[in-house]
Parts: sequence; structure tokens; C-alpha cells
Amino acid sequence: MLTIKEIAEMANVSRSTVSRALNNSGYVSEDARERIEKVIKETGYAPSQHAKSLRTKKTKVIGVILPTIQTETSGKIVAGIDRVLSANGYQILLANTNLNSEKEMEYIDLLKARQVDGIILIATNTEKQLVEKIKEVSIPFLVIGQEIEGVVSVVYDDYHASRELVSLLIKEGHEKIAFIGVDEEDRAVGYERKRGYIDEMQANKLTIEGAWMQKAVFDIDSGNKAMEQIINRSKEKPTALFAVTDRLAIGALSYLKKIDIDVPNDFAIVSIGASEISQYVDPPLTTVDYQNEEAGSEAGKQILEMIASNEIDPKKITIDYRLIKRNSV
Amino acid sequence: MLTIKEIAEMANVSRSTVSRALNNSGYVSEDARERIEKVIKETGYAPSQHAKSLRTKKTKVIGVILPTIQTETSGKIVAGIDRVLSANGYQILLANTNLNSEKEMEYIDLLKARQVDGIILIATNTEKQLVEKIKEVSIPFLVIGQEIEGVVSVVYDDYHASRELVSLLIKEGHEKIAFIGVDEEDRAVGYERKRGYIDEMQANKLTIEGAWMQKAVFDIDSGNKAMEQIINRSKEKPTALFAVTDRLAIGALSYLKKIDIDVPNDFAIVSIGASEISQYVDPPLTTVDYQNEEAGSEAGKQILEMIASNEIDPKKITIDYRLIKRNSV
DNA sequence: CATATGTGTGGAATCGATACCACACCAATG
DNA sequence: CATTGGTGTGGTATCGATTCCACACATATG
Repeated sequence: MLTIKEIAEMANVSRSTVSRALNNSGYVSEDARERIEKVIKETGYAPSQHAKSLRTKKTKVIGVILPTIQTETSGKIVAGIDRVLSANGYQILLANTNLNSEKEMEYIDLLKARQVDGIILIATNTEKQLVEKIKEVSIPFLVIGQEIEGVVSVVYDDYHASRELVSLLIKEGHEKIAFIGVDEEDRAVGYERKRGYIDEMQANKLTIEGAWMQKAVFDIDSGNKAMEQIINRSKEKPTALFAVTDRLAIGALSYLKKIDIDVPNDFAIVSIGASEISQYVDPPLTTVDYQNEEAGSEAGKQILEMIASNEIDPKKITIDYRLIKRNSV
Repeated sequence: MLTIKEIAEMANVSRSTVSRALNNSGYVSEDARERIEKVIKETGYAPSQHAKSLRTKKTKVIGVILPTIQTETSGKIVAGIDRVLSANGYQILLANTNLNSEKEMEYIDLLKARQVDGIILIATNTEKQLVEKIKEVSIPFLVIGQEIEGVVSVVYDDYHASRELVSLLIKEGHEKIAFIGVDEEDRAVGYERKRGYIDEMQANKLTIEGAWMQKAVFDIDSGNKAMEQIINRSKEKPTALFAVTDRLAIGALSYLKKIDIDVPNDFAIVSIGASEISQYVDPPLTTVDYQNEEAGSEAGKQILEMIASNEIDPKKITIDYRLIKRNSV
């Protein structure tokens, strides 16, 4: 490992001069600069970022805590974050919790020890402990996907997107609309989307039968089973479904196919996510595009601003959604 | 930011003693240890990883260079890598090239400057310049997805998987089998899979018409267009297709649906990837599962071994594939 | 009883960079 | 000619840890 000292010796200048040349600070003669650059090119020397960080307190690294890397949503958000960050010379240090919420806290500490310049958390819950912890973190912090008071949040408009989807079904003449949701710990996906569904139904004076509402987890299989429950347990069979994610909708769709209920002729399905797959199932799903990549790049922009201004001005940024109408309705 | 010096003062010992207590090296009296631990607990002190790395030359960070974060394949590989690494206290520093091969080289330098303990490259090409660069990197280095001589490589058995798929089609009675591939710069996906196709056809004394073989890029739309070319340009219409990726197969499938060719009754399709979506298109695709997550965790294991042993013993590790038979044949 | 061995501790050097300061030089200014 | 100010350079402290070394003391060994 080459050091600045060796470069200095080879170029016959002091370490200070090499440092100045490297960072374009202070004065360096043309002559000295050329010699230094020549040596650097020949040796392939790269300054140690650790030594640099130790002095400057800047790492040019942002920690990103996410529940899983394997979903399209996470992939898109991270891609969006990375697009902005890498353009500004920052890199991402990954922290994958595997949906284990204790790990969220652990990783916050770990990232602090690594002295990242900022932390972005793709959140799935708003547990009290977590919120407390976030508030006492002294570095720029941002959450995506959940609104946390006092913390810069980039969120989706879960409530209105849900209402709009349900409203669409109602306009198409549906009155008996079922719902597949997830645990309400996940305030955005579990609670807000459900609230949108219930409110829109009520606003249209439609009553909801208990069995129409099922809770599932985040995979296709779970959507399949939830649909089965809905069909088997409800007295009045619904004619439409709002599933809170595409995967749940796809699971439901595959169950309906199995029992020969034709979508969209006998039954309508809508969901949220606009995953690539939603376009290629049969029939293609009517869904809402949350523009995750934009959410990611917005988050990136915000955190860079927080770093630059050294100010934390808690605000909520809502990313626009797009309704995509396809054949499932 | 709390430092070891302050902790030492508060616990009435020297910095050395705190360090020993922290790292369980040397001797520390029970008495001193307790005082130190108490102070650490009260203050929430976390040692600076930078200062530590500067001395120890270890960062507990592995750089992962990948072509894109947005594909299922990348997601799975990274998840596999992370599973092994995080279990051993390592973290991933992400470097996304966005399919720009110049950036691969840039990122190698950047990761070196950040003094990562190792680099894993998810490779899409084997360009000479890149290979040269890799060879002069002095830290543990591993590639996934391409075989590079003299470098530890975790690869898939592209050649045999391809032959097996084509063989399956032949056993089902197909003789006119088309092929959609990608650029041969990508040696694994472009060249090896094509070689498997050609060799298996020849081994069965089947001739290939020029128009049956089309080149595409990595998206669904491109598969669609390639299939159109095959149908329109070939004199003898093929009865089956081997597409080198699921997405290409799905594109081809959607074209066939459009022109009312029924799969699997009039036409068979096989591909490689076992993406989640392959299971939910109509009909579900016969495909090969490359077990990307396992490839990732194997890569993680290998790089940890390289770090531990401080030895670079270039070898090739081939990950097993699984043939998944579904209704598209 | 002298010597060896095992504990426990603090001082100081070190890692590789940055940044401040002092100094030297040279040209322009009054 | 003395003074000023812009350039260019090197010395040295500093960042926050680890690690080696010296030393002090207690106990065990011959």
C-alpha cells in the first residue's frame, strides 16, 4: 500500500505539497504539480479514504437500511438513490434487515460507528423504540415509505391511491368489493391503504361484510390463500377485489383461475405496485405506479441537501402516483 | 462524537486499557473492566471504525460491483452474498455500473481507495482491459457469472444447461428449434448458451436455418421483436424456441399470443432464469433455475476464506442448476 | 532468598491523511 | 530602500484508534 509520504519522497516535495496538489487547495507550483502527477500516474497511488475521513469527518458514504434486497420495489428505490448519490461522489453502504425490525436499530448504531454522512431507512413500521432511536441520531436521517413525525420522510400517498382504486371499481358498477391487506404495524401499507378502502366504501354508502377483508403477508402464495378465504367464507360473494400489493393480487388471480372465475368478466381486480410482472399476467393488472425510483432519487437529493446545509428541517415529501388501467377491471 | 480518550478519562484508566477491554486483548482487571463498561453503556460510545481501520488495515467491508440493482438476478445474488457476510460482521459497499463497463474499472479503483477487504464483481463481460486490471488488484477478488482465468470465479453451467434444454425439446419431438440470444461479449449468456444450443442440435444431426437465430438485448420487448423476426423471416417455420433468458421468452410468448400461435400446443418455449414471473405467465415457462442466491452465498464464503487465509488460489466453482418443467413445452 | 513468571497498567509510537503556521522568496509600492 | 502582499513550501499537530514496550507488583519456583 502506497502512502502520501512515499509519493512525496519520489516527487521530491513534502507531504503537504502532495496533499495540496491532490485537493487543489493552497498554492502549488506548476513544476511541482507536474512531478507529483507523474509519480501518481506511474505508481497508481490512491489516497487512503480512512485517513482522510479521520481528519475531515466526511466519508462520502450513505448507509441504506432496507427490509430486503430481493423485491422490485427495493431494487428501484436503491437504484434511484444511487443515481443521485453516485453522481455526487457518494456510495451506498448496504444494511439488509431481512425484515427483522431489531436489526434496524442495530444497523443504525453500526452505520454511526462507520461514520456514514447520512442514513436512509426504507421503513416498514413506525415502532416507538425505532422512532425514539431515530430522533437521537445526530446525523442526517431520512425515511422512505412511512411518515415519522420530526424526521424527513419521503412517502407515497397510500390513502388517496387506495380511494382512487376503490372508486374506480365502484364506477365500473361494483358494490361488493373485497380487500386483501397486511398487518397494520406497517402503517403505510397495512393501515393507510385499508383506511382508504373503508372510507371510500363508506363514502359511497356501501357496506362491507367481515369475510371480505383478509389479512395476508407479502407473497403471492399468501394472496392465493386469502382469496380462497374470501370466496369460501363470505355469504354475499364479492365481485371485485382491491389487494394492497401486486403480488397479493397475482395470488388472488391464480386462485380465481383455478376455480374458473373469469377475470375481468366475472370479477375485477386492482392493486398497488406496478411491478413488471403485473403487466404480463393474464389479464394484465390495473394497478398504481408508485414511481419508486423517483422516490429514491428524491431521497438522495434530500439527504445531500441535509448534508450540505447541515440543517435538519423535518418535512414530508409526497411522491406522485400514477394509475395504470389495464384489463383486470 | 465521543472518543476513546474521553471514555478513558471518565473511567479513570488510560486509553490503552480501554482499548484492551474493548478488544479482549491483553490483561484488564475485573475492576477496571467494569468501570469501563459502565461508562460505555452510559455514554453509548462506539469506537470510530475509521481510526480502527487506519491502524488494523481491516475494514470489514466488501465492495460489490454489479451491472444493475433492479433485476431479480442481481437482487438474489446480493441477498446471498449479504447473508454470509453479515453473519460474519461484514457489510456491503455497493457499486452500481448501470451496465457501463468503464465504470467497472473506475469502481475497482474507488473500492481500493476505500480499502475494502475484498471485491466481488458480478460480471457481464470479459474484456481484456478489465481482466488485466483485475489481475493487478492486490486484494481478494472474485467474479460471479463469468469465468476469468487466474481469478476466483463462481459460474453457472451455461453450456450444459443449454444443451439439456434443447435436448428436452428434441425428446418432445421438436426438430425445428429457434434461438434468441444476446451479444457474445457476454461470454456466459451470449456465447456459452449459444454454443450449447448449436452443439446439441448438431449432436442430433439437426440443421439450423439462419433466420432461426436472433440476437436481442435483455428486455421483454426485445424478445417480442426477435420472435417476430423469426416467424417472418424463416422459410421453414420453427416449432420451438430456446430463449437465453426468461424475459426474452416472455416477450416471445406475448408475440406468439398476438398472432394466435398456441403455446404449448403449437409451439414450445424454454428459457433460463426461473424468475418469479416465469411461473405466472400463461402458460408457465419451462426454465432453468440458476440458484442465484446460492451463487451469492458461495461467493461470500469464498471471499471470506480468501481474506482469512490471505491466499489467492484461483479456482472455478460451478453452481448447480435445476431444470424446472412447466407447461410451456 | 534470588529469580522467574504471571498480571495489570500507562506512555509513546504508529497508521495515512489534512490543515494550520511559519518562513522564504520575489515583485511591486510608497 | 524599507515595506507590503502574493506565492510556494515544509514542519508539525491532529484525527481516534491499536500495539508495543517498560515498569510495577504479586506470587510461584528452584
